[in-house]
Amino acid sequence: MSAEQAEAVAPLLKAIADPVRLRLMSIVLSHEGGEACVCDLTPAFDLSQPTISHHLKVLHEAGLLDRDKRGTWVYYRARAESLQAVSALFATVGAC
Amino acid sequence: MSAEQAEAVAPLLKAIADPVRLRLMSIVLSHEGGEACVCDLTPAFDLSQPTISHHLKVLHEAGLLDRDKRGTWVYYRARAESLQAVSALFATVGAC
DNA sequence: CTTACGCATAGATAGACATCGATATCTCGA
DNA sequence: TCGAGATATCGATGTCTATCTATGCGTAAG
Repeated sequence: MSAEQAEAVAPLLKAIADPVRLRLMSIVLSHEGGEACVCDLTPAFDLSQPTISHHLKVLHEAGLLDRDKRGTWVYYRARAESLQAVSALFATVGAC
Repeated sequence: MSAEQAEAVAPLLKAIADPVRLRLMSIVLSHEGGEACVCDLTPAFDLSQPTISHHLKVLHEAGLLDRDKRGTWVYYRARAESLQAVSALFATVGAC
């Protein structure tokens, strides 16, 4: 793996290398329609709404979640390409 | 994914969510015999030897690398179980 | 025994991060 | 237009992290 590849993938891993963000991704992925609004996510945690919003921003900026504001609510959806980029890493290890 | 699962996997991801540690894992995995000593790893980076030693310690404590001191040299080897635990995450997403 | 080498640890510093409360923004309904 | 609810942003604070230099510790060679 080249240094450039490592620099490119590390931010993706860093974004999900957090229990809260890992569960956020999990909830969004398993949610009906593959998307969830913040109001679906916040109650799942013992954290303040700004904190959840912050974590969602991190995931969004890493390219792992897409945002879609519809009326009052903001919906988040997993971005498949980014997830594949990460999983491709481990595929080469032969673990899959 | 449960909160407990997330808390368990996040440290593994955190350990490899760094360009240097990602490349360290990569070099160890692709090295002859599946293992490499610190003297093989340090020259690949523009970092001091203590810094590399620190990153190796992080990977070791996360359970991703095994240590084996043989004489003057210390050899590191990837621990397959830990890598599988991580890759199993992405397998459920269907990306593999 | 002493020197050189490979690696780890210790201590310091600068930057990044998680979290919170307060507040701003936007949208809908009355 | 006004108020309420949903979400984001801001500013502050405590904690963690990456990196360095200096040093310690074990092992091999002379």
